[in-house]
Amino acid sequence: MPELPEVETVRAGLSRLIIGKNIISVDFDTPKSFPNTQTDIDAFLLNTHFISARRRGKVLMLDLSSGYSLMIHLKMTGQLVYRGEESFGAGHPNDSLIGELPDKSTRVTLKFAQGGVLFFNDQRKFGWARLLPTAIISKEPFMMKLGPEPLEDSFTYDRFISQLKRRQNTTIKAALLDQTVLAGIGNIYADESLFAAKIHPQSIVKCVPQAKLRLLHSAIKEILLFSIEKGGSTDRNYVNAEGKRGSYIDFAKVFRKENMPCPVCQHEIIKLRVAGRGTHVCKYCQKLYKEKIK
DNA sequence: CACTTGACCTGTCCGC
DNA sequence: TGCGGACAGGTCAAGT
Repeated sequence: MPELPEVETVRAGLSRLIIGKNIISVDFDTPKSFPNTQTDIDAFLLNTHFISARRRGKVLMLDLSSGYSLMIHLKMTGQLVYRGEESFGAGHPNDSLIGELPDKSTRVTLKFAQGGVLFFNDQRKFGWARLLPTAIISKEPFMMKLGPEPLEDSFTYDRFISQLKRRQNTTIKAALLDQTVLAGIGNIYADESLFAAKIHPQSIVKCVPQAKLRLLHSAIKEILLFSIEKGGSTDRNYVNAEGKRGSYIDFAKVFRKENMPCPVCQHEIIKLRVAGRGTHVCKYCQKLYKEKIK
């Protein structure tokens, strides 16, 4: 599940690997993964090159010299993997999680004049890549609704509180997963942040004490930064632009740790369903706030 | 409007 | 061993 740290890791990798490369061909299997017309592809993608790789929340924006951009959402199982001289292919000692490409999950293939190939793989076909004018990306309905970037300085504690104002009666986990509250948090970092702040995921937003929300605000920043340092989390499918895993999951305290001892108090970590997601919690460390205090 | 649930997909795992 | 069903969880549409 690519969340902010995973998408940021892919962005950084692509920034090193594909900028300046000329696109000579594009192949795709289903319009669901790449809905543009051949006319647009011919006019704005072929014989252009990438000039920058940006990210907003979980969305990647690969800007082209044509004034258009490839906007990409990896959703749950999407991968963007570059193969070429600069990266290690299958069989290299620094082995990739995935094998020869293309494979049956390959949805889009971009070939470069310089010899490399960029693969967009997506087992479950939830993700998409879309060509659109760079200038209107920020006006896309999806982008307009996104909340603040948690790692920007402008994401202060006060901003966090004001974003939560709209979601007072829901669970704190549902609020963190809401991309209009905050952009980029998914299931892994929601569980890990709530554990760090000692808040039970089923706590109702308006009942959580300010001191705990302060802890949560700083935990989100720290955990996302730490995960980026580790190249993100490879839980199932995620790989970076070179096809390699991220190692944050080795440092996770509760995510996928059900039936194991809490690293703080040794009580068993349990798995619940909150906001429709598998949710990992230590009931002894994480306090449940369901009554409004004071 | 706030909030919850189901649909979209496919691969994997678990129990019979 | 094969097979049905539950599960994985980002986002949107449709429901209350």
